[in-house]
Amino acid sequence: MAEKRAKKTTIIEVARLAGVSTATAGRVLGGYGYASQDIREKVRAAAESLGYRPNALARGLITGQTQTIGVVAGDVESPFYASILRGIADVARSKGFGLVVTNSDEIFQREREAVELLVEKQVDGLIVTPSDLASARYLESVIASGCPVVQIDRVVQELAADAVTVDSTNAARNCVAHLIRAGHRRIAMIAELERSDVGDVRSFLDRTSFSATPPVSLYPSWQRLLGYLQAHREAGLPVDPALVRRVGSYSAVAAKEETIDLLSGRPAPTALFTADGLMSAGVMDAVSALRLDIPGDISLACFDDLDWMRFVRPGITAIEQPLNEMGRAAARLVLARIGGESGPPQHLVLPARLSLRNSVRELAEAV
Amino acid sequence: MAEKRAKKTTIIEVARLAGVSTATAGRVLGGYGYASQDIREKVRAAAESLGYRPNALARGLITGQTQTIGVVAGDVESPFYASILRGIADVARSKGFGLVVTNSDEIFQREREAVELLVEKQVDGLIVTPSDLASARYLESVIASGCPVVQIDRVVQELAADAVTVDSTNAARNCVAHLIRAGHRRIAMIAELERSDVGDVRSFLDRTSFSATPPVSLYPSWQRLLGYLQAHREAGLPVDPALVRRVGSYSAVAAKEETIDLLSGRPAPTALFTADGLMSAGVMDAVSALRLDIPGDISLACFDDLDWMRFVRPGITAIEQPLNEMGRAAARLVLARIGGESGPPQHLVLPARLSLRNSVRELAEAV
DNA sequence: CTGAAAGCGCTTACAG
DNA sequence: CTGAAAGCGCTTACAG
Repeated sequence: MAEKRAKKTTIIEVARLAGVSTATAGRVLGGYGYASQDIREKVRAAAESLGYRPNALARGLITGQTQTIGVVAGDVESPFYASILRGIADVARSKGFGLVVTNSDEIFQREREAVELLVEKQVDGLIVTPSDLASARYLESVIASGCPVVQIDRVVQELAADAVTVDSTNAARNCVAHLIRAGHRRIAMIAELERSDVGDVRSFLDRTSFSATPPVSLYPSWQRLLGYLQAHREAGLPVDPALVRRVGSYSAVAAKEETIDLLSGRPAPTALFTADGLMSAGVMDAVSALRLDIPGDISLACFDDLDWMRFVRPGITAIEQPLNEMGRAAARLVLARIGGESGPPQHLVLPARLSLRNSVRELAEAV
Repeated sequence: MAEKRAKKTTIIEVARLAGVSTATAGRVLGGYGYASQDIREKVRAAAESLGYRPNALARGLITGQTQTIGVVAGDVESPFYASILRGIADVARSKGFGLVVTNSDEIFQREREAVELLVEKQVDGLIVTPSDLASARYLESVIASGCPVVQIDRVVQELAADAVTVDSTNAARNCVAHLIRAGHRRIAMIAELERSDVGDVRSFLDRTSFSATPPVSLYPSWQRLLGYLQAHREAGLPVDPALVRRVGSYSAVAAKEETIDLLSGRPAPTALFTADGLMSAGVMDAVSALRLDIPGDISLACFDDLDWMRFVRPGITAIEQPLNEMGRAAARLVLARIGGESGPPQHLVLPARLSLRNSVRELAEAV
C-alpha cells in the first residue's frame, strides 16, 4: 500500500543543470568552501528552478551533527513544562536548531524509551527532567557516547551533566519566614512529597540537623519542606507535624481533601503554604467550599501559582519560578556543550521571585 | 574547537564480532528479512556487548521515512496549543514516531521558516495551525513534494490538506441562544476578531445573509461572532453593535479595558460572552475591579475558560474545546496519510462542549 | 537462509 | 577555484 512519493530533487540534479560537479554545488548550497561568483549564481539559479531543498539527513549522517536538541519533559501540557519548553524553543530557534519533544509523565520507563528514541535520532544534545533520581545513572552511557545532557529542575547526584534548577529551599524559607514575621504561628504546608529516599515526612521532621542534608539531592518538593523547617527553626518556632500534609501526587483533588481536613482541625492554621503548583487550584477550591475569606480567615502562599490568581484573588502570596529562563538557560548550556565547550558540569541555581499581593504586605519590601 | 566525540559503534562492528555480513546483521537488528535462530542470537549478543544503537539518520536516508512528525504551533506555552500538542504526542508515541515542534507565534514568516526546517529534516508529515489563511498556499508545494499536511483549528480554502477544527459557530450559537433563553437581552461579546478578509465588525454585522458566509473560511473568532449573530436572529432579537468588542489580539489586558468600558455603558449588558480563551482572565479581572457579583450583577460565558474557573468561580458557563482530541485526531490523520492512505482531504469538525455551572442552570439540560 | 555489491544524498579530504 | 573519489551507516535487491 505504499504511495508513490514524489521524488525530491537532489544536489546531483542541481549540479547537472548548473553544469558543475556535485562537490561544487554542495559548496555553494551548503555555504562551505570556495566558489567563484559566476558559478555561485549558476548553481543558485539551478537550485531555485528545481525547487531544491537540502536533505538534512544526508548532511547529518556525514557531519555527525543534526542541529537538533532532544527534550524529555514530564508533560508538555502542564503550565510548568510548557513554559520551560517555550524557553528552550526560543533559544533553539535562534540558533537554527530543531527540537524533538517527548513526555515521560514522570514514569521512568517512559523516560528511558524517550531517551533511546532521541539518541537513535542522533540529537546533538539532550535536555531532561529526570523522573527518578535514583535510577538515572543510565544517562551516563548517553553522555559517554558523546551526547551532552542537561538536567532541568532535578539533579542526579554524581552524574557528569549540567543542570539548571530553582532555589526551592530558599524560596520556601523566605516565604515562610515572612509569614512568620507577619505574625502567623500556625502555618500549614500542602505538598507533594511523594518520591523520596529520605524516608517519610515524620522522620524528615525529626532530623536534628538540616544542614546535613544537601538540598540539591532532594526532589524540589522536599527542598521546600526543608525551607519551611529552616524558617521555623530560625524563628525559634516549633513545627507541628500535623500541619505538614503529604498529598502524594500532583493532584488538585487530593490537595483539596487535605486542605479541608487541615482547615477543619482545631486549632486551625492561620496560613497555608502550597508547595506545588498544580495543587493551588485544589486548595482554592477547598477555601471556597468552606466559605473562608482570604486573607481574613486564612492567608495563602503558593509555589507556582497559576497566572490567574493574580486576576482572581489579589490576596495571595506567590512564589514564581523563572520557568522560561530555566528553559533558555538549559538550551544555552546544551548548545555550549554541543559547540565543544568542555569543563566540569555546570550547576545553575536560579532564584525564585516572591510576589506579594495580599495582606502580608510587608513581604514586598523584605524580598 | 571541535570536541572529539566518542565514535559510536556501527552495524559493521556488530557484524564483524558476530561473524556475519552487515546485511545479515541489519536483518536481525532491523527486524526485516530472514535470519536463522542461531545467527539471531549471535548478532543480538554482539550488539548488546558493544552497546549498539541503530542510527536513524542512515535508516531514514535509505528508507525515505524518518518516523517523525513535524508540528508548527502558535505558542506551545499557551494552554490551547499545549493541550493540542499533548494529544499529538500521545498518538505519535504510541506509533513510535518522534515529534519536532516549533512555534510560529502566529507570524507567517516564522511559520514558513519552521516548515522549511521541518521539510529539510525530512519529517514524514506535518501538522500546522496556519497563521495566515490568505498566504498559506505555499503549503501546496510541501504537499506536492510528498509530505502530507494536516491543518488544525483553521482551514485554508482550496488547500488539498486534511483538517481538524472545532465547530465554533454552533458552539457560540448554542451558548448565546441559551443566555437569551435565560432571559438576557443585552449580551455583550468580547473577542479577538483581528485578522479577517471579511472587513470590520460593523460591516460583518450589516450583512443581510449570514448563510452566504461559509463559516469554515473564517478564523475561529469570526465564526463565533457569526454564531452570536445567528442566535440573536433566530430569537428575533436585534444586535447592538456597541456590545460587540474587537480586542484585536490575544491580550488579557486589552480585554480587561474593553470589558470595563463595556460594563460602564448604559444600559449595561446583563451577560458577557468572552469568545477567546486567553481573554477570560482579563474579563474576570475587570469584573473583580468593578466589584460586580457573578451571576448576580453579570452572567459570564467563556470560550476555552481555563480549568481554574471551575474552582474559583462556580458561576460561569464555559465552552470547552476538545483540544486533546483535536491533537489526537490530527496525528491519526497524518499517520494515515503517511501510511499511504489516499483519497480526498478529510475535514473533521469536532463539537465543543457547553459546560454549565452557574445561574443559567437551564443550559445544562438543553445541551 | 546468507553475503557481495550498490546506493540513499550529501560532505570531505585530496589532487589539479 | 573545481572535480573525482571515497565514505557517513544503514537497507535493498540480487545471487547463491
